[in-house]
Amino acid sequence: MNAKAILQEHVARITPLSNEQFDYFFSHFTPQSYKKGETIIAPGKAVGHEYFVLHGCLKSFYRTDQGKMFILQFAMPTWWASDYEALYNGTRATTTVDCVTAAEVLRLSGADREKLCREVHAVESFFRWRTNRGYVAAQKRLLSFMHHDARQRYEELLQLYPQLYNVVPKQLIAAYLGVSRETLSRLYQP
Amino acid sequence: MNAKAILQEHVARITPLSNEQFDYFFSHFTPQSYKKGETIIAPGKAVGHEYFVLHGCLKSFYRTDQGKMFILQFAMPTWWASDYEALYNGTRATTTVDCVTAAEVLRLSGADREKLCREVHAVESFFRWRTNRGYVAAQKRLLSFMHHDARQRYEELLQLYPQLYNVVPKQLIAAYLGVSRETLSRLYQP
DNA sequence: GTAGTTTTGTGATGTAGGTCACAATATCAG
DNA sequence: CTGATATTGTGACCTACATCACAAAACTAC
Repeated sequence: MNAKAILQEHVARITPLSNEQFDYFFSHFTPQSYKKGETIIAPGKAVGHEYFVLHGCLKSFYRTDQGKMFILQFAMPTWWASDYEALYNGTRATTTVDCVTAAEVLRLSGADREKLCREVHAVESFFRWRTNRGYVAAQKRLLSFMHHDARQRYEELLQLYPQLYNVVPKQLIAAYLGVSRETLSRLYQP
Repeated sequence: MNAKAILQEHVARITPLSNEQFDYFFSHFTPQSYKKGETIIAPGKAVGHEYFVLHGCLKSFYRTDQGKMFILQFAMPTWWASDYEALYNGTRATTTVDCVTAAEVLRLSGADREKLCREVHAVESFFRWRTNRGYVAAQKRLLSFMHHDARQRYEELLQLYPQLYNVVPKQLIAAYLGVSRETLSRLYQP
């Protein structure tokens, strides 16, 4: 399935767009390819775009001064990623987005997203829905952090991203769970 | 300042609505008063509305089987609260929303919100913006949970809700921070 | 006011998970 | 295939925070 069809199916699941509307919508996206390990958004830099994943896997994360990494999200195909705080507020990135595996994405600029939202009501509706899902997911994860221990969060992660287990280094799983890699290593066989 | 003026100022800060548009928007809200401790949304029940706080303070929280409480949000004046997962998906509430203090709110039904979003493009734009802020805030709190200890989170909370300290029992502060009340008590004077 | 309930402080003790160190594997480039 | 690099497993020890228990305040309702 090609890029256009993947995006179209993703959008149509939420908001019906006419073919003309979708063509117009799609014309604002730019395809990009990245190699494994490439950085798409770097902390301290301006953030102009968000990214819709077609193939591969991205991660967005925060790195502390001591070099510790905390993963906010893995972005699998049909997921979106960016530093949304920076993108919306026009501030510099505080997080990094890079490639866990080689990836193909569609890039949309923040300015074009706002323009599309203004011009096409259904597009704004789509983005409202999408952000909403993200909000609810973030709250659930927050709750999980508050009342589940590392092992429970690990099991939730496998539910949420079943494909992930074989694809990404365990270090990254640990960074998503918010535990040390040593602790994660001890979780799966006592 | 009356209810209408408070809401109007809040909305105008994000999205300019004409007076006619705002009157129409406002006509879908119902004022409600609650006493301290009253429950607005209860787990297991259907959720039909969201709530805009005019005066007082609400909290939304999750309670575990063991009776532990974890606070997702304190809702101060001009904040919104509901069980958004339930409201959007039409499922039963998994969280509780109740009153930390006596409160006055404006109530909007989920159905009316969707109707307004369909009818008035600027309203949809407002709600997209609002959810976005919530999403970014939830991600920041998530990060804070991952790499800050209890004392640091406590200091962040005082930044975010300076008024809160004198208004709500410390137990609730602890439930927001995700620590036991004993630990919180030991934090502020080592 | 006084009695009852709720909220807070403080000590003693237990535990999940962090940190450091080093060995055992994978993975990758040439 | 071979050395170099990155990733994992495992032990020893440490620390932040939970839990339990009980005392001291602080609100509430008569």
